[in-house]
Amino acid sequence: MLSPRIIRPQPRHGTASAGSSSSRRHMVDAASARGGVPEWEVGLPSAAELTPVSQPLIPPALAAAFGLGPADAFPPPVDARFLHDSPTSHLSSSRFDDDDDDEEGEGETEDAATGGKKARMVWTPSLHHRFVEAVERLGEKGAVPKAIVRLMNVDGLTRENVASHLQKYRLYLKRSRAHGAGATATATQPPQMPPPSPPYFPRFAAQPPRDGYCPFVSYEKLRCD
DNA sequence: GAATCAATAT
DNA sequence: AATATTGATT
Repeated sequence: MLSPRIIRPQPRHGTASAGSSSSRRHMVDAASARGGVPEWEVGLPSAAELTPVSQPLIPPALAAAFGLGPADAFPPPVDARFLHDSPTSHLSSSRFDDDDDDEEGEGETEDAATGGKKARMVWTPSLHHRFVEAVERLGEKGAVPKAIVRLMNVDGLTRENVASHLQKYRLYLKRSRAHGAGATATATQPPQMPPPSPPYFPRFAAQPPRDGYCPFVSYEKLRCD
């Protein structure tokens, strides 16, 4: 229960806990400086804010219950906390940094004390990348939240987190497909010209990775260079 | 009861 | 817009 934000086992560096609470604007620099970059993360685009997911906690017990083990799993186990990306420029003040609004007043456990607020999940490109790989790996049928969470194997990631993201992701896929990638579906095109070419989405069958291999990054904004 | 999905709320 | 929460369904 204790151990607010960072409980990561034994990172190679000690990316430190980047004071997700009190540190307001220098946390970016700190994290950036450390550069604790997981292998599968190298070569990421230079966009996105560095906003580690500061989930209150997901006890190892729970994780274990879910089967989060060394058994299967993607690359290295990940701590969502520092799934950062390159700060586009400099601090962009994430959210959980300070005077957000704290109206509790009693149930506050250690998290609050340390500054652990409700912390919304932030799908950094890295995380999203993992997500996509998991989804593609599982296939259209198997890509359900529970399985995805399992495969992704990131520390504080919950099934709900994934479910929500997955919903969005599916909408995106559908929309992309509807725009002329589907091949045989140019029928139901209402009015309107569909100029916004969808950023190209790999369908559930894994596309031949091109050079830089950048499946894509975010729904609308971020993208790889 | 748990998990998924769609709808809805923040 | 992005993520969370809820509700109906399986």
